[in-house]
Amino acid sequence: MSKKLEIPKKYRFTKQRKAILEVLENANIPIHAEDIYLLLKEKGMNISLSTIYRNLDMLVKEGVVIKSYMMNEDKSRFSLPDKKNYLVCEKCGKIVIIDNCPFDKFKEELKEVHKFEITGHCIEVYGICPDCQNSNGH
Amino acid sequence: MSKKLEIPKKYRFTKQRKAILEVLENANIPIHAEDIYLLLKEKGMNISLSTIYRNLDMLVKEGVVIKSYMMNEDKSRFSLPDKKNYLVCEKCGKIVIIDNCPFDKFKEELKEVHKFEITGHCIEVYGICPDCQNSNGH
DNA sequence: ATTTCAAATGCAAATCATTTGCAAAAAGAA
DNA sequence: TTCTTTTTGCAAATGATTTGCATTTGAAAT
Repeated sequence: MSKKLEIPKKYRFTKQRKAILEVLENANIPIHAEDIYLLLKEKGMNISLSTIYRNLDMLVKEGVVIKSYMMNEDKSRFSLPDKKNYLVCEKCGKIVIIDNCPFDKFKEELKEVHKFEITGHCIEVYGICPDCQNSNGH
Repeated sequence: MSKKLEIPKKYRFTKQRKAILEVLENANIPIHAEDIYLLLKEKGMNISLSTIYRNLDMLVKEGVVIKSYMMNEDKSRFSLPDKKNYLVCEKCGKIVIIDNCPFDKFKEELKEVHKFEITGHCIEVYGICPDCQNSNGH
């Protein structure tokens, strides 16, 4: 039903790759390349930003990882596919993952109307989170 | 029901601003800042890229224009809100606008579940367009 | 219509995320 | 272990976007 969350067999299994995937598995929201870098550095790992970017590119190309952008942000975020749909609070920036995305009916309709063979999607929803709704006016 | 597609009253009405909005009105898909620049230059207008970026930023902040990113692209796109949901062909890059976005029921559900006050959304769907489905294997 | 002044522009230089070249290191097959 | 190829780290390059600043331009007030 869903893609394997593994390094595709045609690539070598390096400790950097493994570490990057682990970080993504533990993240509960889409994160920046640099977040991964800092986290791994903190853990004492020797890894370079370019390695992270190169691996993320590869993983995105292979469909293992999803790349997304947030409004008003100039850098990309990466996540495993189950975290690709999210709500963003416009005030505090909080991100909440939308799971059980009820997008599939919509997908059928799109297929009908546009004759596209749908392969993937990304939904980003903006709003004000409960906390920010209360703390009015700051 | 929807936002006005105008330069907000608190800003001055300059010919550059007007021209940028016109380009966006005529575009039928989300376009790059540089597309706007080239189009206006072609028309003989004297305008600079930074003016375009500055105005787009302002228009995005004011909700008049939508900024979006496409997978596998390193630059942002801009469109009027009615063109913010689209289908992208993974083979040829063709973009098809999804209008009458049936997202509203979904929105209600999100409101219920996450208590967010929803203010906007952006949907990007990937697939293979009819043409590319036929022309197999290139 | 002219004056006035803050807002907007153009240009060039600066930023900063991301990419790339290349020599050295490491995976995995033989 | 040896060999071949991929992957890495580092430093430099790239390219979209931003910014500083002197100049121009709206539009409000005269």
